[in-house]
Amino acid sequence: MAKPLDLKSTINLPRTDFPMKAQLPQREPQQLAQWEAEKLYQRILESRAQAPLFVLHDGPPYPTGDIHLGTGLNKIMKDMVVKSKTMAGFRSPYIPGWDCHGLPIESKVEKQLGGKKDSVAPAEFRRMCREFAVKYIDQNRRDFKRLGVLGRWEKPYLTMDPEHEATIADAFLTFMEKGYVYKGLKPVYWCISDRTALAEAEVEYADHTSPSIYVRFKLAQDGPDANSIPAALKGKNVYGIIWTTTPWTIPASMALAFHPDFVYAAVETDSGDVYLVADQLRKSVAGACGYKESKPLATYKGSELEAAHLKFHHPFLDRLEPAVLADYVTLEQGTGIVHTAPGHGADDFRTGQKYGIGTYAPLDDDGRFVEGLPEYKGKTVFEANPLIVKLLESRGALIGQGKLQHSYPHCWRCHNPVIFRATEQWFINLEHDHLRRHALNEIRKVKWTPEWGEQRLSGMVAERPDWCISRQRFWGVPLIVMYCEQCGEQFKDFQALRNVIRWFEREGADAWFTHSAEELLPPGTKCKCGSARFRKEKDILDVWFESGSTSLAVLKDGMWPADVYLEGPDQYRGWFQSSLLVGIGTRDRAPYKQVVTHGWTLDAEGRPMSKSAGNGVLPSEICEKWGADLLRLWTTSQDYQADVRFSEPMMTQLAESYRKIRNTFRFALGNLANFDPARDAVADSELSEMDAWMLHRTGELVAKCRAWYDEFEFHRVFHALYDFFVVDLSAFYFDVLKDRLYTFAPRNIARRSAQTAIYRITSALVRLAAPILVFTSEEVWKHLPRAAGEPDSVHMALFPTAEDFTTGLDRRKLENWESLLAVREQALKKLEEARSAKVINSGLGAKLQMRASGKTLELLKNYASSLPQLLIVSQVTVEPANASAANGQVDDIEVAHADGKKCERCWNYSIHVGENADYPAICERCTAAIAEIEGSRDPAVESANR
RNA sequence: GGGCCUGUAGCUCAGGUGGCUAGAGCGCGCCCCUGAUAAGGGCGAGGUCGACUGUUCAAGUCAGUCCAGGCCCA
Repeated sequence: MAKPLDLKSTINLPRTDFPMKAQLPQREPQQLAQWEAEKLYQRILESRAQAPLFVLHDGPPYPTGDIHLGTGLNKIMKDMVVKSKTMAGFRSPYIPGWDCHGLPIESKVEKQLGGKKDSVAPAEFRRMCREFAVKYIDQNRRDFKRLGVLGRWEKPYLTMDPEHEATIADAFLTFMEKGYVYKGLKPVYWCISDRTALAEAEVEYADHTSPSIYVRFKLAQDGPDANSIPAALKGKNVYGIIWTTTPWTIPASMALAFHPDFVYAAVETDSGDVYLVADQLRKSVAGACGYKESKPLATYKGSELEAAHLKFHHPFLDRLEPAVLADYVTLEQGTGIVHTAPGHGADDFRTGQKYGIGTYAPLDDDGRFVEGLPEYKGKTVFEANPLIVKLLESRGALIGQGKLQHSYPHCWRCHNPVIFRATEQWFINLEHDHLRRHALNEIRKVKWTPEWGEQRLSGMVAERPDWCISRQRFWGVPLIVMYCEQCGEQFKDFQALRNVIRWFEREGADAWFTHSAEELLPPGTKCKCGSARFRKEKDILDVWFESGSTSLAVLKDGMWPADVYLEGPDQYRGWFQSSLLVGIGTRDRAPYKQVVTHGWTLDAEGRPMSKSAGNGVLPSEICEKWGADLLRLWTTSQDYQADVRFSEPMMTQLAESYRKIRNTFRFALGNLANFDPARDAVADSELSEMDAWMLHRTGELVAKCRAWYDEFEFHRVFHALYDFFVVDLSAFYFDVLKDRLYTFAPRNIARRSAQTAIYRITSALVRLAAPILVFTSEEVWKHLPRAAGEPDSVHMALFPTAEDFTTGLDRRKLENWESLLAVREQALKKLEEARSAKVINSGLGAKLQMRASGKTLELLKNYASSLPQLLIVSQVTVEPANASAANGQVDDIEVAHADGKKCERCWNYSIHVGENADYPAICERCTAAIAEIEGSRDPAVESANR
C-alpha cells in the first residue's frame, strides 16, 4: 500500500527574505542613514589603521544649486577608487572638498544687492558670499552622499576655511619669495562707466554700430632696415592698408600684423600710390575705398614682409610700426592686415609680447585719453572715435569709411559697450627658475590614464603664457603684497609678511579687509626707508591658484603627494595644471603620482549635457527614479576614457541588467537557507568535480577583476561580472544545480557540495561588486551566512583572492569540464530542434543518444553518469561512432523521447518509476532521497536544520 | 582655425606586436518551462569594423586624407 506523502514538502526549494523587488529609491536612503549611524566611514579607516596608505585627493567642485551628471559621475568614480582600494587592503581616506571663492557666487551676491556692491563694506560683502557658499555646499553634500559616496562629509575641506585660506596665502608668499611673481600689464575687459574690470563671464554680446574705417600706413623708406625693402616697393609711396571698427585704438597702434601664409599684393592705384593688401581682398578693399587699381606690381607672402623688416609710419604720431606675423589674421573681412594695439586687445597683446613691443594704453579708468594729440586728449574713447576719424582724414590717412553693425561686448550690469584695456596685473613667470621646464619634467614622471594625458598636458604647459594670478575682486584670498606709504616701494620682508598668515589662521582672509596693514604686520615693522606705514594690495588671487593649493592644505601626515587625481578632461587646462605649478613652486614636485581623466557627459545624440541646452539630467532625479546603484551601474557600464552617454533607453537596459544580477543573488541566497558554512561546508577534496571547476572559474574571474580594479578599468569589471552572472551562473551553473539542490536530501554531501560552491562564489561576487553596487551588495551581504570574523558591512571586507578558489582539482579535469561545456552547447541546439519538431517540450522529456569517437568518446564515457544533470535531460546514451568529428565535437546527437515515466517528485523520466510499492509515483533516485531524509529524521537534527 | 581625443551589430563592451567565415551580453524575433515565478531556460536574425586612398601575400588592426562628434584654446 502506498504511503501518503506530500512530495512537495520533501523538495528543498529556495527560501529567502531577500526581496526580489529592489525599490532602490526607497531603500537606499535607509541604508545611508544606517551607515551614518554606525559611522561606517570612520570604522573602515580605524580597521585599516596599520594598512598602507592610498590617497585620492578630491578635486573641489564649485558649489552650485544642483550637481550636474558629470559631477555625479566624477564623485562615483572617486568612490569606486576609494572603495576598491580599501577592499584591496589599503587605508584610503576620502576627504571631499569645495572650491568656495570666485566670481559665480560673487555675482549672485551682487545681484542680491541690486548691483550696488559698493553699498556694503568688503568684509560684509564677503560674509554674504560665505553664506551663499555654505548654503550650496549643504545642498551639494546631500546630493553627493545620496550617491552612496563614503567619506569625511562631516568635515570636508573648504577653500574658504581660515586654515585653508592661510595655506593659500602662504603658498603665494612662497612664490613671491622665490622670485616667481612679477607685476605686468595685461588687457582685460573694462567698463568705463562702472570703472571696473570685467571677467569673461561678465560681458554679454549685443548688436552695436561701430564706425568702420580703412586707414593707410605709409611704408618708411629710410632707416637701418631700408636695404631689405623689396625692390618693387623701393622709392615708391607704399602704404599698408588696415581696417578697424575701433578708431580710438589707433593712437595705441604699435604694429601691423600679417598672416604668415597669406599672399599680399602691392597694387598701384589711380593716384599713383602703391597699396599693400591681401591679394584675395584686393577688389573688395578697392571697392570699399573707391580707388581704381592697376595690375599688381608684385606679391609677397606675409612671412616675407616680416622678414624684410618693413616699418610703417603711424598716421599722426611719431612712431614706426613694424610688420609682424599673427595667425589670427583672417580674410573674412578687412584687408588682411591688422593694426595691432597690444594695450587694447587680447590677440594684440600676445603678439606684442612675442615681438617685445610695448603695451601702450593711454587711458584712465573712465576711458579718457590721458595723453596724445589735442584733438582727442581728455575725451573718452567713444567720444574720440569721430574725432580720430576726422584727424585721420586731415592727415590723408583715411581712405574709406562706413558703419558696421556687429556683435560687440557689453557690460552685464550697465549694458554699455566695454573696451579692452591694459591694466596692471600680477603674474607667475613660467621661465623663472625654469618653472616651465621643471613642470614638463614632472609631467613625465606621472602615470597618466589614459596615456595621452601626458602629451596633452605637456603641450599646454609648453605653450601657455605666464600665469596671471590677480583679480580685481573681493571674494577670494588677497595677494599678500604691501607697499610703503612713504617711498612707495613694495615691502619685501617675507618673515614679517608671514605674520599675515597667522592672522588668516585665526580669522581667515577676512583679516585682510578688517585690519590695517600695521596691525597685520608684527609690531614695529619698518620699511627700509624707515617708514612704518604701509598700504595693502587690493587684488585677490585667481581661484585656480587656490584650487592648485588644495593638496598643501588637505594632505597632511605623510599623505602628500597624492596617489591619484581623478577629474574630467577640462582639468588639463584647470586643476591638473594649477596643482602641478603650485606643487613645483612650493615643494619642487607634482602633487600627484597618477592622474586619471574621464570623458564628458553627453546625451543620446552625443551632445554635451547642460542645463541651458535643456538636455541635462540631474543625478538627484536619477536617484529618485532609478536609484543610486543604477546610476553607479551606468557609470561603470561605459568606458570612461572616452565620453560617456546618458539616455533613458540605456537606463532601462541597465535596470534589466540590475534585475538579473539581483535575482541571481537572490537565487543563491535562497539556496543557502539553513546553510551554515562553519557546519555544512564541504572540504575541497569532497567537492563534486563540477563544483570545484566552477570555483576555479570564479577564481579566474577574481584575478581578472582585481587586476582591473587596480588599473581603474571599472567597465571591464562590470562586463565580466555581469557576463558571469548571466552566462555562467544563471543560464548554466544554477540551472544545472537545481536538480541537485531541490531533490537531494538536504544534508546529502552532493547537495552540500553545491551549497558550498554557491556560498563561496556568492561571497566573492558580492565583494567584487561592492564598489559598484554599494547598496545592493550591502543588502546581499547582510543576507549571506557570514563566517566568524567577517565584518558586518561588505565595505569593510577585503576582496577575495584567486587563491581562495584553488581546490586541488587537477588541470586535466578542469579541461574535461571545458570540453563538456562545448558538448552541452551542441546538445542544446539539438534539443531545440527536437522542441520545434514537437518530439519533446521540456528538456527532461528527452533522451539523448550520442555518438562519438576518440578522446571525445572517452570523455563522455568517463562522465556518463553526470551527463543527464549537466544537460538537464532524463537519459543520455553514449555509443562509438565510425567517423571522427573535429575537435571535441560529438559526431552525432539524436534526441528521442525519454524512456519510462515522469517521476512526480523530480520530474525526471525513469523506467524505474513505480518499482517502489511505498511510493509508486517516484523514481529510484527519489526513493533513495526520501529514505535518506527519513533516516535523518531525528528531532535534534531537525531543529538544527530549521 | 590650432592642440589632444573618440567613431566595431539598435545599446553597452571585447578584439597584445596586421593572419581562420569579426566576438559577448542586453534588446529584438520565435519557442520551452511554470519547483528562482511581476522569475527561469533555449534557439535565431542583426555588423560594407565612420568614409576614401595607400602599404602588404594578408588590415577592424599600419600610413595618409576626409567626414562626424567631444574637451581645451583661438
